[in-house]
Amino acid sequence: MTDSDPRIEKTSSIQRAMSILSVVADSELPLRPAEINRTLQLPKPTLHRVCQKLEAEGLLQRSLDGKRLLAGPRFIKMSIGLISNSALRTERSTILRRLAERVGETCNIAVPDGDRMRYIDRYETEWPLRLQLPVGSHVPLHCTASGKLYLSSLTSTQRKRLLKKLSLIPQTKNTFIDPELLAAELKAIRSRKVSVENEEFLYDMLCIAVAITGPRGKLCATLSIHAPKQRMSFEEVSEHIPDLQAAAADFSALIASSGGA
Amino acid sequence: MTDSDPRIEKTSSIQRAMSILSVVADSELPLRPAEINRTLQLPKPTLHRVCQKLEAEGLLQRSLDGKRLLAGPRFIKMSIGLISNSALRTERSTILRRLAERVGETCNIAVPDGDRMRYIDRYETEWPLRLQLPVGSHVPLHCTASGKLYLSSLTSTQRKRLLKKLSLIPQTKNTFIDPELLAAELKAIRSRKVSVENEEFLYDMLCIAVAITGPRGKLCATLSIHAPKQRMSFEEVSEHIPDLQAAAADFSALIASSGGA
DNA sequence: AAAAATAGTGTCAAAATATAGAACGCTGTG
DNA sequence: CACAGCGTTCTATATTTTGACACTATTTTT
Repeated sequence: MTDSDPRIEKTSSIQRAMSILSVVADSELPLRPAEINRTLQLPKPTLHRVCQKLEAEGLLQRSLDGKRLLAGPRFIKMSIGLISNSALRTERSTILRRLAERVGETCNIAVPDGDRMRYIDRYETEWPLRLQLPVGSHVPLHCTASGKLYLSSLTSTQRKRLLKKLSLIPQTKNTFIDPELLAAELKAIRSRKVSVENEEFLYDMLCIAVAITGPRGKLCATLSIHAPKQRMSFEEVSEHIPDLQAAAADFSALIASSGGA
Repeated sequence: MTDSDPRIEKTSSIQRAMSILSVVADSELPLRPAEINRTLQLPKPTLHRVCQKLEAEGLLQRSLDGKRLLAGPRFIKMSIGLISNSALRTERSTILRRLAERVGETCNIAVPDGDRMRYIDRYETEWPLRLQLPVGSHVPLHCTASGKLYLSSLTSTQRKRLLKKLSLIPQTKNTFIDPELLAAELKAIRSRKVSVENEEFLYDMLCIAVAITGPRGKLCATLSIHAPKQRMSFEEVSEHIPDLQAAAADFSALIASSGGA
């Protein structure tokens, strides 16, 4: 949050709008206009005027009590689009490809998107038997390595509330459908920092996932290896955990260097 | 007085800046300014000026050849921050969506805004016949389930003062235009905790609403189901009251735990 | 390689919008 | 119940934004 721009403090409406959006994006909680202004120190009427404009544009929206502001649908849409397509993309693909080649199986990057995970990038192996999940598709949280990893990264309040809303639909015999067992699994994932999926989403499919972290060490994406059970045993997949973690660290560094710090 | 928002897209510099950012975020490849303008159709000097500003702000950056534009560090940073903090933001839409899916009809959240109610969020069903009330639009207090619920939640002094200002314009044959009948209706709503609207605002439209409460149990928003009479009878809608109340309780918990959502 | 088409830059005066001071009313809090 | 902080409204000022026009540079076509 070192926004010490020694540049000319030229007053531009775009600049003001952007600084407000930045503050909102950086906050974990919805903010009152006055709270936003704590760091910006704009004149009160100015602040409110700009916020109203942003709200009218769908970039911000009001919280339920009508008093706080949070990111609006358009802002969220832009962000997801950006993460999927951004300049990080080429470097990301390189890291991803190297990992996939070393491991010999399909590797994926996914981001949380509402109450599901969304695949934003993938490198596929040449094996004839592959996963049929195109980039852009969504998978549930409760029965995938990535989704469980995301759930395990939340605060306990957030997790409880989100879990309450999820329907734990059984996809296979191994799917966690008992909330308590799932909670225990998430706890284990949290302490182990590695998420494992053992035919919980699709039969014959194994998956392990680790976190790609952004500012403050928060999970902002997941990196995972998928493999059919016929080709790789559980132990064989597990041998690649260090590779996976190394690649995830590379991604985290990439994010930090391109603006995520 | 259905604030039908007849205003056309006003030219605002913020809006222009945002549409440029949207185009860049949606593109997989860096774009030339002229390519951005293909969809936006702005005057040339304007386009370049805004792009320069965005570049100076770190929201866009030039590609290596200096000719194309791509997302800048600050834009990326904002997006990553947003994804990392997305947990709360998505809970609200998740709860709303699940309710709407279970009920099978459009569900809305509205907040009191002066002498009207204002829709701040909605999840629409896929039915061809829908309510044409966009998010952000206003509806009167005296002839809508949400509005009556709000009125019923006020102290008698507040209510009297507000009612005096309202003109009880008849929208349909069922609209309460007699102050005494309305007062009785409000009393009934207060004791029942559920507000019902039976073609009082629009013909063929049914609606039920319950309260989302903030600190000290005060109403701070309403949650409602809207349905055309042709699709759902009064009894069928009423069957969903428990679902509605459960979801409203979730929202209230969300407010309590997160400072607003 | 030359010509034609398209893209980008600079200037400028008019228009419109943003600006921020002061004062006011509301709300929630102690 | 009074106080402090927040949000709102009003207004005069001036600053930024705007886009036509003309010109240069670059890319594409022939």
